[in-house]
Amino acid sequence: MPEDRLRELAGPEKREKKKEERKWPPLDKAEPGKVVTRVAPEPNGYPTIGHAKGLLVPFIYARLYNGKFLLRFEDTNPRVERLEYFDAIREDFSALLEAAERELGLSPGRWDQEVIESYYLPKMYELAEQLIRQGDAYVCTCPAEKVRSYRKEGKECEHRDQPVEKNLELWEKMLEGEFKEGEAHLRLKTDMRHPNYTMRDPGIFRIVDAPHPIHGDRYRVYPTYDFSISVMDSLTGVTHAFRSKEFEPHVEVQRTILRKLGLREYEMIQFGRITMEGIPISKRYIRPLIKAGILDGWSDPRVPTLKGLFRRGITPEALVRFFYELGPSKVDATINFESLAAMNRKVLDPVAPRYMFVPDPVKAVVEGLEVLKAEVPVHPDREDRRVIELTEPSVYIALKDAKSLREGQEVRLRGLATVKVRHVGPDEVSLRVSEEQRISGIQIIQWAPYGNATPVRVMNPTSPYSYEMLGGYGEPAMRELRKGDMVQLLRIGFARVDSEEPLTLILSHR
RNA sequence: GCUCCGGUGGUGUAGCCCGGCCAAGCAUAGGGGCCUUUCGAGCCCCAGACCCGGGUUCAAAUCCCGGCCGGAGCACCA
Repeated sequence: MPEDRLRELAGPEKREKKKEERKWPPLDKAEPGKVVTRVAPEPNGYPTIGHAKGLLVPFIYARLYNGKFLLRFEDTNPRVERLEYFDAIREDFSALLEAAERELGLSPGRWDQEVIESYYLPKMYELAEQLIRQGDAYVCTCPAEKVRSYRKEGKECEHRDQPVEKNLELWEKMLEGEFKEGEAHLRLKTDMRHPNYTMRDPGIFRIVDAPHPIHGDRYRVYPTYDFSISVMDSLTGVTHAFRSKEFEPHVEVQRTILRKLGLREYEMIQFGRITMEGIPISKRYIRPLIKAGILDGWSDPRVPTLKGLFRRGITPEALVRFFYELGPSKVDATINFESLAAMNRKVLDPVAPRYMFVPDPVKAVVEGLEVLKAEVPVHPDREDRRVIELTEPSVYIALKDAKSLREGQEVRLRGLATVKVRHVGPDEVSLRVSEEQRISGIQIIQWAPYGNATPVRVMNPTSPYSYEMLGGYGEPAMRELRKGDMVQLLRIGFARVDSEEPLTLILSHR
């Protein structure tokens, strides 16, 4: 981390800052070395591109300020949480943070500490009891609809003025399992006529009758979001808590909880949400598509989960650059895939080896070939070359190219020869090596050696609901490709190897 | 209905808090050119925008008022 940037960010004269830095404005009340931020995902599904912002914004600030960054699992609704999601989050977040270290020099590229909220449950029960004893919380046994309508009308229910002893007794019963789910909850006593709805005696603990992925049925009373987030942030030393802006109305509730408990307060900062152009991003939309078998699980390359994007060949580096340039802005951002693809191209272009892949292959016989061998550069910026052996003087070319050829036209078979078109038949093309080999400005097309080519399939995701599968041949060296390799298929686009047997690539973008 | 955010080139956005350095930045898509025995890539260039109406001011994308349009939130989920 360059020292001068840190100084600029921390400095008070923000107007002197350069445009580049403006996207990451200094944090209020932030002292270098003392900032603690966190990301707090609920392990209720696979992280999506939306989570990337929630991860990167606090991470970038933590590193810019030489502070600490925490990963906290908000596992307080066991009904929807699963162990596999904890792991998916760890995996995908790691990939992103490691990339942030490589791309932006924000080091170390990992979280400094992991916190699992459910381990704090006993502590949270203590705090709940404290609130009850102070007369700031009461157990309400009204049915949900009644609570809703009273809240709307600004009416107080009969439980609100129960004596402390009664509340303590009911609270014990909640903990001991004498109430069923939905029969009782603990509410904060604030003001039932408060203009901010979320402030009208919000529920802070409720019963969830489902096994917890870590603790099984050890607990059945869980805190709600407002209680857990404020208490946890305070307890774990967070100085600047980021969340997406739909939580703005909750700031007041959370501050109230902290004040009543006498816990340390901290900065709460909201940022805009991420959506993706034309692609359903929310789990609500994706889940049915998976169930219906339209999508191949949460890592389907058409799904904007991090796993899906990675599988499609969108690199963590590109995502990091993208979000770094997007900044911590409060406005909702719509990502268009083209921009992300452009970012990815910048990452891949300098490193991805080039290969020739021929979709819809057509045989082309080449007359006059003297050497049954071609040499092609692995990458235009590199010296190393790859030799392609031909078993006979014939190659495959793409049907689309074959159709565009006219008799007498000259084209270049990349790395092999410049040829003149003699005849284009329905299933065979006849070519002849030209007299003049160096002709500038002619079309260069890719090919694969007939009889020695590698069968390759390329999946091209076209929408969240569909894809096209291109079948064809690649040059022999493609046999050596391994799952996860990124390549550029000449004149087609960048692609990632998805499986080796059969060799299948997923097209990332052109 | 209530509350809170927004409306900037074709698209996605920066700038707005703290008015002048903004005849508005970036990216993407578009047009043109260059390179070429890699490429549908890259490089260079071009064109293109402050929702509307009032007000304040020497000066408004930026502040104020009104309108129109769009989004989000209003759980015993997070």
